[in-house]
Amino acid sequence: MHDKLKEHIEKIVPLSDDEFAFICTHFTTKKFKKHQFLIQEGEAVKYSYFVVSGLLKLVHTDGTGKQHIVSFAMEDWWESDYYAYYTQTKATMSLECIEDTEVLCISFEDYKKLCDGLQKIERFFLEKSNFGFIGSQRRIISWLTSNAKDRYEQLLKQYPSLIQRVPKSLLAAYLGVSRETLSRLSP
Amino acid sequence: MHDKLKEHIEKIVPLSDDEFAFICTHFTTKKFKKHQFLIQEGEAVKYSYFVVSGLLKLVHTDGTGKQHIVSFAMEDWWESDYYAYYTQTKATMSLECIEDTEVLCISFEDYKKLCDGLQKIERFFLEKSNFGFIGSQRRIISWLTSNAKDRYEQLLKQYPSLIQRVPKSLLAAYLGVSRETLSRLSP
DNA sequence: ATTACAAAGTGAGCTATATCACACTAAGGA
DNA sequence: TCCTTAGTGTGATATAGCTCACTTTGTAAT
Repeated sequence: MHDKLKEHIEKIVPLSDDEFAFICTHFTTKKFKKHQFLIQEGEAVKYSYFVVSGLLKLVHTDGTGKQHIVSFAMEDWWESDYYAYYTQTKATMSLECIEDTEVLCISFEDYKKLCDGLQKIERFFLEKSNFGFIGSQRRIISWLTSNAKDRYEQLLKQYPSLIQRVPKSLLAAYLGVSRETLSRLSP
Repeated sequence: MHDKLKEHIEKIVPLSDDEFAFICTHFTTKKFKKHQFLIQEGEAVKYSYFVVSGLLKLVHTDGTGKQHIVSFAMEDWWESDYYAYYTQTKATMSLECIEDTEVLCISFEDYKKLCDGLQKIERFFLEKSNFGFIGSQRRIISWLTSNAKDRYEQLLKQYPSLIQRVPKSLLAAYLGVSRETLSRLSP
């Protein structure tokens, strides 16, 4: 199970066996069933999660109770309510399983210890964060420049597997469109 | 001029005089007039910029020639076309002065050398990147949950100084609303 | 088989926002 | 001083997308 993590990190920084063993001591393994919550709005955010298998949705619920999908997280993705995680405050988003999911968990304490203990991993996290930021910026540009149909097509092109795995109503909640409108876009 | 940078970094990591001197060797100073370009779409992105004074806009131009503001950058902000910078490819956005602006410039080469030579600064960049990511995610949530008027009010609340400094047509291009619609929202 | 529920499609009417056209004001340059 | 231009406001009309209500389909459980 940790093998996936090793492979994932080594795409960015090479690791000796000792280094990887050290990294592993900071993570714990958990399994969740579809519909279970890893993070609930209003509660403390203990962990950042590395998805080994399965699929998650990061959800923000607005004043009227409507759910908006801030992000999906599939295999090899890192996910959490990062504001709450880094500042150790209460979650403003929930993280919920769309499929049965296996994750590796790292607490904020362990994250800091890990960065202090192994510079390479800090480099790794920096690179992840940089490209995470770029990804979000891309999504903003997609919003600024495109209508619902084009954004839908961009999403399908970027993550073709997603449409097999999640109902369209969730894609709509990610795209910021009503499910009815999305349903009318397809042709 | 570098003092601003020192103050800025020390909000996150403390620095000895030697360390700061080392950091400074990686930056160069530049001044630009209103309307000048720091980055032009289609050209190479040499630098990441730290804004000492002034105001910039990061702009993406769509297929129809319409300009969309991906981000503003004011004092103490870092800005660049980061995808092009990190991957050393051509810019897909331009960076242009809204006011006369002084910046500190760091090339990608120097950025890497600096991170290799001083672990502290890598920690600093990691923290900046993390919160940059969180900021973008916030903007996405704002899009998903709010209409034009609410997004405008959120923007004014978050950056009250902005409305004094930039024409409303630019705020509209940032919010993803037509300037006419923005003009009708105010009361 | 039968029921129950989640997902998807569709029609009708409504609303927020876009677009186009024009008018007004303020500021800077000739 | 006059002229030009950037910024802003506003009316009229068009449209993308929303909402509500209903139907259809697929799928899992009894």
